[in-house]
Amino acid sequence: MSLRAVLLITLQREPGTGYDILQRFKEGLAHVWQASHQQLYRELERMRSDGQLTCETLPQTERPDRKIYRVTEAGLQALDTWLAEPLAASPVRQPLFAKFFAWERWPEQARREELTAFREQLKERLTTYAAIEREWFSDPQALTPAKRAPWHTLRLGQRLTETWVEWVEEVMEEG
Amino acid sequence: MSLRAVLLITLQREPGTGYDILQRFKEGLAHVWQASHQQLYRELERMRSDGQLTCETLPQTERPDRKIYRVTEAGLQALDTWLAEPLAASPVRQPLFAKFFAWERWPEQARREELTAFREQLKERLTTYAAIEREWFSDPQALTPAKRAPWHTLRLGQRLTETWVEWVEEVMEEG
DNA sequence: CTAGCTTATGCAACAAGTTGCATTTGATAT
DNA sequence: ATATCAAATGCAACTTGTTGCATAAGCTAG
Repeated sequence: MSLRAVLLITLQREPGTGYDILQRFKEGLAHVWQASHQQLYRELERMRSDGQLTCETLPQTERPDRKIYRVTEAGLQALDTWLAEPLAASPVRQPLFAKFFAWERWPEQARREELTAFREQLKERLTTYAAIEREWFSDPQALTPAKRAPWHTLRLGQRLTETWVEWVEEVMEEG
Repeated sequence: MSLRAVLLITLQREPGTGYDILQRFKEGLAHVWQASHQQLYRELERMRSDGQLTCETLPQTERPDRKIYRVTEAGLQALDTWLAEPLAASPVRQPLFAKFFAWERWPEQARREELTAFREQLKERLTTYAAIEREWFSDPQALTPAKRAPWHTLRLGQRLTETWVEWVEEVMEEG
């Protein structure tokens, strides 16, 4: 249901096509949720057939038609229901943990390479976060209530990533 | 593939039945990986038909038969291959982030309840971690190489959870 | 001029994970 | 006496996410 919820929120703010949403995902939503275009198109169609969205087709002569989705009353209600009910704890499933679990069969060189690459990914993520922070939250004093929540999630993302980096570096130092 | 890898590692250490593995999951493996019994039984059978495991049926008169799985050479090789190839970055998909993203439609009371419950879950997890630490890693000086890796994962789990707790408490203070 | 990117949508097959139900026997609790 | 739990396995249907492919037009770079 979480993907649906994310779609309901984005479309409730501003109606749009699957492609539009993909762009929003790429721009900044990506640190909140990630999904492929196939997932989006399929889910949007299902939501329409469930009555949570309406769809208006804008014919374009030179390009494929644009299908603009809008949230219905039923959609809003579904969103509010989801917001009201508590989330289930998400299961632990971290592939890197699995490799650590197999430590004694994990060749040292492969381990070094894996950790180095992983560290690079984390650093890149921190760079992305920093860019988002500069663009959207340059002045923390002047945060509107609407911006406070995304700011919180950004800060959490940053701190978790920093924790990961520290840990990876410690493990690498130890060999 | 990660579930397979986890199963290959556990069974390579000691052959056993699906039920056995479930127990190991409950005992301590759970902070590395979680899976339901249906997943296990199905995956074990597939791995057997793929030649990664052999299966010996121990008839029991008073209980359902026990099917003991053992890792084959092909299984070990699959494990080593998996260990050697780099992991793909895992996608961001945190349902709580989605709720934050919908901040303006998230009623304050529901938010408070959610965060309080979430905080409780985190604290419980810390308690579990502490228990594991006492039982398995009471003397960090005397860590054998074999125990060093699970100790690392445990420490990471602790630190990430602590980061989460700090963040949740900050958000709650703010209202 | 051709190769590849962007816009915009989609199908089909598969892999992974969840939910609900079913079986059989012994032990334990009320 | 009846109910429920634990041991041990499994099927079927479903949801969610991934991978690979297809279409069709315009635009840009070498």
